[in-house]
Amino acid sequence: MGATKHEIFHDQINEEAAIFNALGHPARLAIVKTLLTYKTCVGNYLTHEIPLSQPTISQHLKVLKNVGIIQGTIEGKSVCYCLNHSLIERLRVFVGDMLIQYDLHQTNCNC
Amino acid sequence: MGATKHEIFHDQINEEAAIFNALGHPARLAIVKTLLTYKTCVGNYLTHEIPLSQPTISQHLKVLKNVGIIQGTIEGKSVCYCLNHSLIERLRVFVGDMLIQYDLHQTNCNC
DNA sequence: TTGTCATATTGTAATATTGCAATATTACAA
DNA sequence: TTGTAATATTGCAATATTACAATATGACAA
Repeated sequence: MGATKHEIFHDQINEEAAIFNALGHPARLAIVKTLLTYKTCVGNYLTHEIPLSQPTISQHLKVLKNVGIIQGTIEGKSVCYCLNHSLIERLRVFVGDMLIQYDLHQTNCNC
Repeated sequence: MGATKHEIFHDQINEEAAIFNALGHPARLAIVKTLLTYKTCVGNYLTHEIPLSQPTISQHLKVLKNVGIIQGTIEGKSVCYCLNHSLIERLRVFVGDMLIQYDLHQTNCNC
């Protein structure tokens, strides 16, 4: 006990949950929103934009990278981050399917 | 240190992160998917469908309820759960906005 | 080289999460 | 009433997460 029992769930649901989980921290969501606004962004900008220490920001960037939401390119002394196209596409499809499925039974929900 | 510093973020981003966070566990995502498939669902069904103990399922249902993703209606000895319309709508808007903003700068990303 | 800037890593303390056994609680049926 | 079924709550152990100081690494500039 204590840790999530990933082994009892399908790989797909574990992966989807990991994506939502990565977006489920305000600092990481702030990073994603910054990348949505500015398209690309160097790590140091985030360190000055978000009032958390540099190691903490670095750690959050790692989480986002690990699930594939962002990618980083080394540019001299800096790392330039941007959103990962295929991951965004996957989120689009997942939420899209979810909403279609939801709409299908909106006529007679009795809760 | 140790706990998330919610106070340094806007309420909105904290709330959105809380929603993603609630979806960020395979058991909770499985519950949401079950509700998408069957529209409504009694708690006991989930307890037999997902191989986790009854208290654990109950706790996950509480997390989903707290952020407003699901709602439960008492029906005799059971509780009938369904997805919360306004929350789903909020997720639709958020992801929609996100994707629109993302599409706007897809022509010249150089990462 | 040496210094400095941007980033990553490591170690660690504080806190949160996950999961379950045991135990309520509540509603109904016999 | 008594029993039982469905759910919630409590307490606790195991584990994960968050944040940061200290330190390492790598790139560039003087």
